[in-house]
Amino acid sequence: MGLKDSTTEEKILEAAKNVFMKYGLYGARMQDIANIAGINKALLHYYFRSKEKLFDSVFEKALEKYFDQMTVIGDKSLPIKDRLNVYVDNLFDFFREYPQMSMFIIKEISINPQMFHEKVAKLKYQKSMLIPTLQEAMEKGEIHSFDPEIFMINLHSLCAYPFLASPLYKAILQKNGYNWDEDAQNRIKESVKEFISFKFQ
Amino acid sequence: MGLKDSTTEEKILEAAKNVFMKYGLYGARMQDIANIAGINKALLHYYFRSKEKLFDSVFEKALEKYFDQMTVIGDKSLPIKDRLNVYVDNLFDFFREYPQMSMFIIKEISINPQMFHEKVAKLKYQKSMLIPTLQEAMEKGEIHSFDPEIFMINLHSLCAYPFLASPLYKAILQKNGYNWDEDAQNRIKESVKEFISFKFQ
DNA sequence: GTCTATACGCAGATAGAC
DNA sequence: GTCTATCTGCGTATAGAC
Repeated sequence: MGLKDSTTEEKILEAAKNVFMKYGLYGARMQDIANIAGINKALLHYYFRSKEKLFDSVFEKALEKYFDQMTVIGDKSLPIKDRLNVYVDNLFDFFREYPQMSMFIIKEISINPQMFHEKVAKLKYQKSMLIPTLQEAMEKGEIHSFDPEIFMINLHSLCAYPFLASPLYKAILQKNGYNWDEDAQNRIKESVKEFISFKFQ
Repeated sequence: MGLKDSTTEEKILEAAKNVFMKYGLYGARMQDIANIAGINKALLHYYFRSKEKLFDSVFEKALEKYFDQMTVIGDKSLPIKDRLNVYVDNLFDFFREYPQMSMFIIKEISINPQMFHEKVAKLKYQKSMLIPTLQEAMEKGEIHSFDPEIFMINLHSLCAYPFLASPLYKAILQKNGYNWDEDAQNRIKESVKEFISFKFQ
């Protein structure tokens, strides 16, 4: 991971990301983060003051990336189907780095919706125009008509869940002679694109 | 929920299920569980000895239900496509009661695979024959050929994720004039069955 | 900036009365 | 079986030397 050439702050953020992704906010231990970062526990507080603030830093950085890769949806120079395929590519790249991100967002909203909306508001946040974009294309008769909310839910399910469940699939796939590697992820990605084609046919 | 007519043990298990489902093992507080069950904290320990053991009781009960609803896959009196549709019905019923169950299984496997396999071994566990069943049907030419592992992952994604993300969808759907109610869940279920039809066409 | 040693509080667990 | 009061330990957070 090239941790050796990073600054202490970067090392901490990288270690914290991995520990939080594996154990969640409450399950994560500051001691583990310090060990993995190769520094002392007290230094975590020197840099980030508290566990919550450290989590927030990881979370906000991820949230920013998450919204960044979403902007392609609004790019009107491409046909809607192409935009969706690029969006899926982006989502897969994102989840490779932050496999548990959806759960963090979900928990955050579930436990403290106010806080979450404040964090989102801080970003140069461009609202995902997926649903209105689909509706518009349907009205123009460019695509076959279907329920855009359900489609959005299906699409997110297909992209997010395999990464959430990766510890499980690592085990299952290995028993069947496969690995949870980039190749497996790409085969899943192709199946998602196949699903998009099916809905757009 | 009819908590009033239940025994103390049932009240505890019901409360514990909800709190664990919302906050996870580490995020859950024994005090919260006691409050919701309408009893004292000490009584939790009287009945279940420790937090971990209480969690295990909830978890094992759920695991049993989870495997129960899976047996239909092996029921050779039905065509494979019908079996899958019943399986999806069962899965949706299960996730309505235990929306976060997949994450518990996943975390358990991720953190302590040994323990998980022991728990499964205790059940009158019938291995999901989904993949071999599909392979057999393909070899016989009953269904069109596709990758059964990827299909299984897609199917689980489509069923499990909407419940994991339900706090999120509650918020999103409400903004668009819908609710996260049984009707919404049924529309998602229909879309999953549509996906099955698509793969089996 | 980084460390060791230590304080502090919270949540799980226990003792013991009723 | 159920309660109140109390203990204990762990994990976050701080003080202070270097």
